Amino acid sequence: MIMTSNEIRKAFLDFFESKQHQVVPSAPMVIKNDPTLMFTNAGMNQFKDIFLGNRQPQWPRATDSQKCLRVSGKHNDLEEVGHDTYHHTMFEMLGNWSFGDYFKKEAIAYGWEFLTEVMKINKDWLYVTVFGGDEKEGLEMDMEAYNFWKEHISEDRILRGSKKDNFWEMGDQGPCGPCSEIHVDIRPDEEKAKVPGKDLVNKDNPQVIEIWNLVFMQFNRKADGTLEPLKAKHIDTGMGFERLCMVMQGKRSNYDTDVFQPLIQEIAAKCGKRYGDNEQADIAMRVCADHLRAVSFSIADGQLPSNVKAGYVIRRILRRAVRYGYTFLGFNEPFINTLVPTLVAQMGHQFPELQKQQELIQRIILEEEQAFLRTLAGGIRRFDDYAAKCNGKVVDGAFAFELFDTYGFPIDLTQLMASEKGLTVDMDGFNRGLAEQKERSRGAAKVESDDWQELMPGVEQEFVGYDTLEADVHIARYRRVKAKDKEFFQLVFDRTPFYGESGGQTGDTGSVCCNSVATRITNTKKENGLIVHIVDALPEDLTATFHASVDAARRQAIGNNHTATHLMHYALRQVLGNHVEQKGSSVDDQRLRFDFSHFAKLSHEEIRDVEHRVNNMIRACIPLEEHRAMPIAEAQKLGAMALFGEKYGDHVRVVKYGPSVEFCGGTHVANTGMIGSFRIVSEGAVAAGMRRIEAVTAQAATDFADQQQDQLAALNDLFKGTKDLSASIAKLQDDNNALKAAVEQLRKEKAAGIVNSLAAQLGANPVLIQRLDTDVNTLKDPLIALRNQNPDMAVVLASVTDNKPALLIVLGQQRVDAGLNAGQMVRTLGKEIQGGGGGQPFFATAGGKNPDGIDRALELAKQLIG
RNA sequence: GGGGUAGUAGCUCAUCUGGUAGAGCAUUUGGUUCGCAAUCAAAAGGUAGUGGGUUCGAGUCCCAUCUACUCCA
Repeated sequence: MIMTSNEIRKAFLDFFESKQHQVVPSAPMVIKNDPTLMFTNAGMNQFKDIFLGNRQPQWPRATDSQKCLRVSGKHNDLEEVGHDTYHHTMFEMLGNWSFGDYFKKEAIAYGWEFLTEVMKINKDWLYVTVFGGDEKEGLEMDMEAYNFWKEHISEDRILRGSKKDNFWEMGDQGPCGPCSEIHVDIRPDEEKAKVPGKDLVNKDNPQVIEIWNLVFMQFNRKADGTLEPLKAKHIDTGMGFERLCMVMQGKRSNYDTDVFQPLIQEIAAKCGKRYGDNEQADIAMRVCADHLRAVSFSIADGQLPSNVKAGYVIRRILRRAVRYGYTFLGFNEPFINTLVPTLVAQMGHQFPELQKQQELIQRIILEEEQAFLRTLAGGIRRFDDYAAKCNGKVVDGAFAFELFDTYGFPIDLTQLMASEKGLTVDMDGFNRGLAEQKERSRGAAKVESDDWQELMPGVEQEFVGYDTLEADVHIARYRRVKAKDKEFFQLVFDRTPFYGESGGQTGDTGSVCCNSVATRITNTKKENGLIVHIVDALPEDLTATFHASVDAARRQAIGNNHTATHLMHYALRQVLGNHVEQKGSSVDDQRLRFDFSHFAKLSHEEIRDVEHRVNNMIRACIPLEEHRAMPIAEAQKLGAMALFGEKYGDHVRVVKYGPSVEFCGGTHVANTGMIGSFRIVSEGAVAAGMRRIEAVTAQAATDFADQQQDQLAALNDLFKGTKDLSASIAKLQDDNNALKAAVEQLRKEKAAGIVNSLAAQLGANPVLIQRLDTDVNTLKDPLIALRNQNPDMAVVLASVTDNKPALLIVLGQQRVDAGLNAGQMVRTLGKEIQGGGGGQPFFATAGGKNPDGIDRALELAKQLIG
C-alpha cells in the first residue's frame, strides 16, 4: 500500500506530536522583518528569533511542515531547477525542533525511529554523516553524534563529512553548529552491488540523496569569524518532503510523485506531448510545474511579481517558466495561469490560502505572462533588426548583454535565435558584461555590522509604547553598522516606548535623554523580533539611565492614519463587498496607503461613499477596544480577519472600533473622534485585481480641503461672478485656441506677404540682399517654399529684434550646386555682428551681439555672392 | 540599493553625427461597390513626459525630475 503525500505529511506531524512536540502551522513564505532574508528558505526561519535569543519559545518542542523558497545558495541555482529530479524552488520542509530541551541523543533517535519504524524504510538503504572536524576553525570531530549513531546503525555506514557539508550556518554571523545528515540509497540492487552506496554520498548522485539534516546548534559565530559556545543548545532539523515522498512511493524522481504528477500531466495534455518522451520537453514540464507552485504560493502570501526585491524574484521565476514553455513546449500564449485550478484542487485543502485567492492568483499570473510575452516580442524584433544588419557569423556579446540587461531578453533565447540563423553568440563578451554589472551592484549594496555589545546579557525587551510615550530605559545592547559611506548605531533597550517599523506602520522617532543631553532617535525598526533604535552617534555614558520620549505629535498623526486605515478597510468591504481584502498597507505621519483586492476602478460615487462612512465612524467617537492577548479562535469569533501572508501566534492582539475588528500590533487612537476628518487623495491600480488608495486624516485632511478650496476661490476670483466655473473655463479654452489659431494664421500671412514682395523682386534679380524690420526667423517656412520654385535664387536677409542682430541666407539648388554654401557663408558674415551660426548648404541662420555690424555683413554678402 | 533603456499624432513606431517633425493603423469628409481588416482621394490630429541649461538654432547635447520597462544585489 503506497502512502500518498498527504498521508506522509500527516504521519510525520503525528509522530512528533506523540513525542510531545507542538504542531505549528507553516509561516508565510515571504519574510517581512528580517533585512537579511526575503523568503523563508529553511524550516528554522520562523524560529530564528528564538535561536538568536530575542524571544522565549512558547514550547520546548515543536514540529511543522514549512513552505520554503530557494532560488540561490550553495545547492540551489534557479537556472538548474528542473534539469535534475530533486531540486525545487518551492518545497516543503518537515522539521522537528528543540529549544534548549533535548539535544543530539534524542534528535538522532527520533529521526531513526521515524524513518525505519514509521516509514519502514529499509535500514540497508540508509547512511548518515557526522561532522569530521575542521583544523582552520579549531573544531574537532563531532564524536557525540558519532557515538549516538553507533547505537542505531553499523559504523561502516557513519561517514565523516567536511565543514562544507556538515557544519551549518545561517549567515555570516549568528547561531550555527555541526550537523548530521541522513542519506538514502534508492538505486536498484544490481547497481548497489557494483558500487557501495557510501561511496556515492554527497556526490550529486540523484539516487543517493540527502533527505534529512539534523542541525545541532551549539555555537554563535561573531563578526570577527570566531565561534563562542551557546548557553542554550537547540535542535533544528529539516527533511525534504518531496524527497521523502519519492522514497516512499518508490519513484526515481520527486517529479514522479503525486506532488507533481497532476500538474505535469495537465501540462502534457495542454501542449500535446507525453511526459517521458523527450528529455528537453520533460525538463520544461518540470520547470513549469515547479515554478507554478512557487509563484502561486508567493502571491497567496501577498508577494506580487514586481520589478524590485522579493517581487522581482517571483517575476524571474515565472518568466523562466514561460520561457521554457515557449521554447520547448510550443506555448506562444499565456498558459501557466490556466494550471492554477489544478494546483488548487491538489493542495488547496492543506493550504487554504491558495483556495481562497485562486481568482487573484490566476489573474495576476495571466497579466504577468502577457507582459513577458510582450517583452519577448520586443526582443525578437530587436534581434531581427540586428541580425539583418550583422554581416559576420558572431553575435556581439555586448549586444547580447544589452538585449538581456536592458530589454529583459533571455540569453538562451538569443542563442537559440542566433543558431537558427547560423550565428553563434559571443558568450565571453556577454559574461563579461554580466560580471561587471554584478560587481557594481555588490559594491553598492555592502552593509557591515559589528557584533552586538551586550551590556545587559539575557534581558528580554519589553514594549511599553501602547500605554506610554515616555519611559526610563537602559541600553541592553548596541552595535555599529556601516552601509556605503554612512555609519550609524543601533541600540536595544531593556524596555521601550518606541514602536519599531512593522505591519506597515512606520517606526517612531524621538530622543533619549541623560543629564539633559539628548540623543536623537532617527528611526526605529524591528529586526528578528527586536526593536532596534537608530542613532547617529552613541551617547557618552552607555550604562546610564535614559529618559526616552517618543515624538508625541508624530505618533498621534501615525495613530490617526492607522486607525483610519482600519475604518476604511471596513467601509470598503461594506461598499464594494467581502471580496475586498487587505493586500498591503503603509502608514506614516503624513498619509496612509492601502492596497486591496478588487477588480474594477472605484467610481466617484463609491469613493465618496467610503469617505462618508469613514467620517461617520469618526464622528461617532467610537472608543478603542483593545485586547492585548486574545486566543486566536476567540478573536476570529469577534469577526477579526486573518491576513494572508501574516504570521500569528495562538494569542493575538485585537484592535476593535465598533464593527471594525482587526488583528493588529500597531498603535491606534483612543477614540475615533481624535482623527477629526478623513479624505481619499488618490485611487488607482497596482496590478491585475488589485487597487491602491491613498488618504489623509486630521490636519492633513484639512490642509487638503483648504488647498482645494483656496484654488477654487482663486479661480472664482478670476471669473468674477460666474455661475458655472467649468463652463467659463471651457469657453476660455475654446476662445484661446481660436485666438491662437488666428494669430498663427496672421503671422503666416504676414510672412507670406513679405516673401511675396521678395518673390516679386526676385523676378528681376535672383540675388537679394537687404535689411528687413521683421524678425527673419519667422520667414523660414515660406522662404523654403520660395526656394523650391527659384533654383537660382540667393537671398540674404538681416534684422534686429530686441537689439539683437540676426542673419538668414537661403540659396536655390543651382547656387548650391555651383559651390555656394549657406552654412559657411553665414559663419563668415556672423563675425561682423559678433556672433556665430550655421545650417545646411541651402539654408542657414546666425545671431550676434553687434547690430552695427549688419551693414558690413550685407556688404560682405554682396562680395561673396558676386 | 546600484546600473541600463524608453517617454514624439488616439495606437504602433520612424526622424543617421543638432538644421523644413514623418509613416502605418485608427478618426473625419468625399468618391467607388469588389462579402467580413473592401478600396481610392483628401482632411484633421503634435508645447516631442516635465523643469532648467548649452547653442544662431534642441525631439536630438547637458543637468534635474516624474513615469514605465529591464538587469544586478
